[in-house]
Amino acid sequence: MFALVDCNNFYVSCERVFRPDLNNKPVVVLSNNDGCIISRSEEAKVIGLKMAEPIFQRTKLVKERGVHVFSSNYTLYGDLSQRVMETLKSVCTHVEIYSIDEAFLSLTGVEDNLFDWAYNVKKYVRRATGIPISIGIAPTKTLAKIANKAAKQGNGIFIVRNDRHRDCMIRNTAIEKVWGVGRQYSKLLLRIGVKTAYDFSQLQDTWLRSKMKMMGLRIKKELHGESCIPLDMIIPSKKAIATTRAFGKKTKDIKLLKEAVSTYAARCGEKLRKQKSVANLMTVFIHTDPFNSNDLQYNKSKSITLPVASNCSQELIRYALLLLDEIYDTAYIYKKAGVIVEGLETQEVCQSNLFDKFARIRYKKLSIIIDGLNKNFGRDKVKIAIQGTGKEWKLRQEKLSKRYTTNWNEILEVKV
DNA sequence: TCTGGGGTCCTAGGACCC
DNA sequence: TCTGGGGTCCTAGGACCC
Repeated sequence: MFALVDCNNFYVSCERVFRPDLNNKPVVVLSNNDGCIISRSEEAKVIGLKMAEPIFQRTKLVKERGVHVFSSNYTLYGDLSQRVMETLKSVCTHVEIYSIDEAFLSLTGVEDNLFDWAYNVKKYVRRATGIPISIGIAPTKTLAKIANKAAKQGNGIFIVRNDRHRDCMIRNTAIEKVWGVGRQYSKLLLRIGVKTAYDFSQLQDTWLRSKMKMMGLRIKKELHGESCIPLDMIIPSKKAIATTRAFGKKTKDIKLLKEAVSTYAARCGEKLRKQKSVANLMTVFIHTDPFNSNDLQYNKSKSITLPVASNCSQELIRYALLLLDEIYDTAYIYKKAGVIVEGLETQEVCQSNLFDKFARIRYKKLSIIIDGLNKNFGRDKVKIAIQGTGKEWKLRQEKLSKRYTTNWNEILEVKV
């Protein structure tokens, strides 16, 4: 049996750990730049705030109902996520961390008392981390996902014990709620009258193979209770790394674009070094504000294969600026830029180049020192000059909570 | 005024190899 | 007059996930 553990309204729950006064009140967390709603408390759902809704469209409701609004604080969420996962690992040896707020557990060995087990885990995670979770248990991952949704509608635990349970559950599951069936496939399936997970499980293999390929067949099997997606406990290193942001303020200024793009390139370098990878390919893109129909629209990207795979910030910045120069056009006002590195390989096996003039060894040492300083004294304490000191393009984060668990200066204060 | 960010996997088709 | 067969690798695009 698999269990899917999912943190309830995770980002909101993280904020509430340190603001218990917000329990039972409507709370939302916004995306970067304070743009859209990406996490909602139950109270916020009830008053009609929708997922992914731009907050500025709901300012009236937010004010009237006293909704508490937070900018996203990924430092805090990442740390609390780690605590939840560690807690789960302490009660189960087979844990696959699936996302920041979800984990699959393999339950071989706890078959007899599933409900008691789940009840205790739920209670324990809450006590150890402050985060409420829901647990769905079923013979396959796809069914455990659905069971988890069912759990959220009830008391937080749902177990698929037999075929009758499973049948009943998938008959009551809308097709678009099935893991692996997204918007495009839902549209197609609804068109041919497939409304529920059960309808899907009755489709012909030949049809599934032609329209949804292997994915479709796998989902069908999993819905029938035949496990096709094993638990994967190894965290694979990333195959691509991206740093992309919408700017707090739109800009035409090449100087500001250079600051932003070089900062994103440096960030990619940090991420690469952290997982001990080097990148072979780099892409830079810039684009205008797609929501403003008055602006002339422009959307351009360019890639380069690096002469030698690298994770050195200075070198990545150099190529990023080269690419930026090629795609920058003075005629437009830019809203967003990004740097993506791909073709990653481990830094140990990196192929060198006979004609490489870059002082790779020296820069490697320098990177280690810079990373160390920034870790101890705060991000970007030491950076490359071109990254600039301005704030013009930086994120808007007006409702940011403190980094209670990772920064001594922001630790929770208790007045007695 | 204001609309996120970061990933994965699969497949088809073209380039290329012997 | 007549011009094969069997592969691999890479990339772009489209689907999906949180």
